[in-house]
Amino acid sequence: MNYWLMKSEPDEFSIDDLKTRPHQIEPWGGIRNYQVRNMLRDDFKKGDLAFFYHSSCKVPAVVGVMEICSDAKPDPSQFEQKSSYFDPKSLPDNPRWLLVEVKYLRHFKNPVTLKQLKQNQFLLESDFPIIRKGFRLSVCAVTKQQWQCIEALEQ
DNA sequence: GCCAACGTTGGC
DNA sequence: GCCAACGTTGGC
Repeated sequence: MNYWLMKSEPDEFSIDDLKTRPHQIEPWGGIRNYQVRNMLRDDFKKGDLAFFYHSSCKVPAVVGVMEICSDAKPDPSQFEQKSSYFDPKSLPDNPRWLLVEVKYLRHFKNPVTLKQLKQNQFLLESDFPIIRKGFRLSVCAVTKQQWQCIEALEQ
């Protein structure tokens, strides 16, 4: 069982949007980075847990928890010419980009802000990815200890 | 809106 | 395979 953090811009898709989807499930599409694609393909497992992180907004923060509820599968938007995620070099019999479905579990009682994360000694010492200078991937792995640390900050 | 830090592209 | 130019991300 693995733990993850997944970023989304709340103006595009927020945790409230996820909560109000039918069955509270949504395909997490639009990933166009090979490192992240490989994580989805090789390391994501049904039943994993992920933090929902709001990025590029007034208060960047971990805002809740979701569950990975599908295996990695082709992201249909790569084949849709009208989509901004269209990739003309990706062929249907050899899809380049993947997605997983995520299911809403809960909101944090209090969002854990990026500022809080940066001030936490354990997260600094354990090299938590999103507080590392220059880290730009929209998905990162979270260790069990880091997961528990962040859940404790929620209180 | 700025800009640092990448990642990607394509000519050579 | 190198690298300049360009695009993107995301905090500030």
